[in-house]
Amino acid sequence: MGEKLVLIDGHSILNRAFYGVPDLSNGQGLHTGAVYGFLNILFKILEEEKPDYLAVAFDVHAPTFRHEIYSDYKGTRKPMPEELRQQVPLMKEVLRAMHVVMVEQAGLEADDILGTLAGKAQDQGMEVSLVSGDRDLLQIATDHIKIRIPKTKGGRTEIEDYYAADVERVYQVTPAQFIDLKALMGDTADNIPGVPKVGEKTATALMVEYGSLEGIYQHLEDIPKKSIRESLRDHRDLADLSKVLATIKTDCDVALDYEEARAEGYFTPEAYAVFKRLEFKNLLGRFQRTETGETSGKNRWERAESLDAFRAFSERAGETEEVGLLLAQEDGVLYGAAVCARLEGETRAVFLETEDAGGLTEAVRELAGRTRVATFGIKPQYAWLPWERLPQYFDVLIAAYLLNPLKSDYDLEAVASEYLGRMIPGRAETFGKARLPEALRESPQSCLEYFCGGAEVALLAADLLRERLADTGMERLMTEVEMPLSLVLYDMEREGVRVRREELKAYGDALVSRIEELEAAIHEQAGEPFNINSPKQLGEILFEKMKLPGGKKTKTGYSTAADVLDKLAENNRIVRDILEYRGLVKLKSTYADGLAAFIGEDERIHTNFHQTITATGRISSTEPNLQNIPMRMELGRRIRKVFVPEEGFEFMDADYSQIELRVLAHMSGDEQLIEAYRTEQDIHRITASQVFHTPFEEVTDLQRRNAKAVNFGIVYGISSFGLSQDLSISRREAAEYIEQYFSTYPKVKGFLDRLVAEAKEKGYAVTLFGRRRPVPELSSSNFMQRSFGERVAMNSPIQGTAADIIKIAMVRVWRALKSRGLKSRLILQVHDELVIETWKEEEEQVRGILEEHMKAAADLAVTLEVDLHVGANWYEAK
DNA sequence: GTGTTCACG
DNA sequence: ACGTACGTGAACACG
Repeated sequence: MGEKLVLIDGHSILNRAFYGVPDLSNGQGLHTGAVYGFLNILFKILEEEKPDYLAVAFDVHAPTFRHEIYSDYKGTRKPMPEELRQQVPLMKEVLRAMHVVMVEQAGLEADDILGTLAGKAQDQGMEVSLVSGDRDLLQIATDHIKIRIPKTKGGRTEIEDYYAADVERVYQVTPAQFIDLKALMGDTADNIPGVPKVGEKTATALMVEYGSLEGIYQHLEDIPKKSIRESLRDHRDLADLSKVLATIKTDCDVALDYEEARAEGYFTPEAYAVFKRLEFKNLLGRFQRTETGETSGKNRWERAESLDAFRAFSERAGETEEVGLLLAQEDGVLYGAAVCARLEGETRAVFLETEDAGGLTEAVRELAGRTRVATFGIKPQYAWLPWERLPQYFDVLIAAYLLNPLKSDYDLEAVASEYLGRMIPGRAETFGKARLPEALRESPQSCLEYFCGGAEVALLAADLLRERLADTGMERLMTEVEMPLSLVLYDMEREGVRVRREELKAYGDALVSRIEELEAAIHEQAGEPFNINSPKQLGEILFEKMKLPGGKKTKTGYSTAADVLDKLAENNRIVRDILEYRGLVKLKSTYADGLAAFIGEDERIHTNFHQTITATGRISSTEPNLQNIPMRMELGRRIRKVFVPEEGFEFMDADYSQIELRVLAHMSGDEQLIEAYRTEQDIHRITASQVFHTPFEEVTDLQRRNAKAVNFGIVYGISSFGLSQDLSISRREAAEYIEQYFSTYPKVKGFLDRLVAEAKEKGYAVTLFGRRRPVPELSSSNFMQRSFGERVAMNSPIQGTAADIIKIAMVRVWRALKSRGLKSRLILQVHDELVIETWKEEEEQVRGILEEHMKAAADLAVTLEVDLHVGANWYEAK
């Protein structure tokens, strides 16, 4: 076989990389993600192909819209994002430093350069691999020119390879015919107009039938479909022009200096310096390995060949101050563990993969018993960790979340990048969609690097994060609230909640007949069958066919949301039916069927509680979400009857009474509001009485409802628009209510103003316990964005403080249950509510624990009141 | 994947 | 003039 040449379509691959990898940036805020992604693809290709020569082609002007001079057609490609634009010169700098040959020539498209170089190389007997994200290149595939298209699927880079035969197999046309195909169907991104009405399907059929554009026009009259035939006839000029545009040139005046293009010697000192500046720290390892052939970098990560070897390392590690630990676990099964420690002036890590989970658990427990442990995502790892060592644990995931809850879903690589400036292969990159056992089998080396790297990142980031937490006043929040809470949540998930499968099934079945009845009635009234679940179709039926007043609301069409339909319900039976139908379908699909899918063999549902998701500090729940089980409507509420305690137990449900308003009373220091809570009467009625200057006993239902809405509005970050929307009143009236509210509780107004002002000044909102939420919207020049920022600045401290309080209560309640050795267990949290599956004989003790710890979780100017109920199911306990 | 709708606090 | 109440997650339709 001849020599091998790799050609790379520079802009195309950089573009792919930009959209394929997370937006990384170095310490100076320089965006580097696309460059990093490009290099990863490059190295992957080099390792796979081991070519003799390499060159990268660029268009001269970046970004060049291909065929821009014809852009009066339909070319509507989005402009290049600034973050990507900045990386083009950076990319070239990196390649120059690596002594990679770049080919660019004024007046030539990168495609044409690539086509020409590939053709010439083939003529000289070489094998060519052409790497591009652009399928246009497929037209130059031959038996010796392979087109390689990298795809990032699930974070993993996979490369599709096309020789000429592959093009035929996939597209049913030869590479040469591919040009005609493209000319027919056009390509918006490339400003190739194509023939109107001809899309991929039609174009392929035509090409298969007639073989070429020429052939199609020779047999124009044979084409059966009239519209296609006429469009082809009318747009011959477009077709011909498109063909010219779609054709990649292979005869340009450009040549490659093969001596310069030799695929070797990339790891130059200059490149080292650039990589360092860009903080591509894990790529630096390649330099040492490749250039010096020495053991370094990753060789500090080793596979432990036996449990004994792992033990031996752990023993030494256990003598240091802190270790990084990352358990390789999935779905409650332990497959291995990585330990990282500072030894002899460097960080070293070992990874053990084993089937002896018991032995490994013992070794891990031993290690955890001896020193502090930093890890990432500790919650699922508690299954193998000694709980009593909790104070020695530090979860960098939780710390990173506290430091910036907006980037909620942190992963290991994001933490590595942000806090250590280190690029590591991510979870998705390492495992793809594979389950852990498969990944361990199929790419053992990547797994070793992932887990050792993870343990190392945890260890190294922990110090930095601790420091940041101390600087930001969140140390206690971390050690006294969030870390203990992670164990509580683990335990709650493990316990789960019992659900009666048959009853749930019966509930769902009972809905079906009514749903079918309504469906038939709705179709009957509409005069035609349609998909009631499709807002699009429903909107057309209601507002076009039936001409109901409503008008547009959403960006995609008519709004059919409940508040819109409510207004029409009175006069239209179909609307009433639709609303009822919607409600029932929701109950059936989300709750009846949805929950059933999560009932385990133990008859229980084990939800996932997430601690690092919300912007305000609340917990969230998924798979399934047990924090939004119906409550407000009776029919839905009945679902709660299927949530039951185990035999001998009962449910005890404790919820805070208006915790957010009490937090507001405390934080604002408003005497009127505080006094209102001292009387322990209906707060909305008191508010109505004071705001509307009406004796308490004479407050009307309407007044109370309005006052309640205002109270909610205050907590949400009041706006006259929002309130008017909620109460269906004019904005003017809403503004009056607000004004009256503020004159009744003057300090509340001052407090909210202060929250906004402080958030503007500091850039973040803060709770009573020091939890922060950045509010970047406050500095927006956009009115909408800024207003949103102001509401967030008002709401976050209130919602967040309430979240802090219940978290504190959870930790204390859980500890009390455990320390007293009770069988009763905390199983659910719904923002202001805790559910304890209570051993009946422990009822009074549990009641005492809940009342004591929930009320005492925070010392506010008003008391924290708790409503407590006991029942044989969740319905009864609420 | 995005948008709409709706369940909860 | 702008045009939304705060915080979530799941199901479904549709491109």
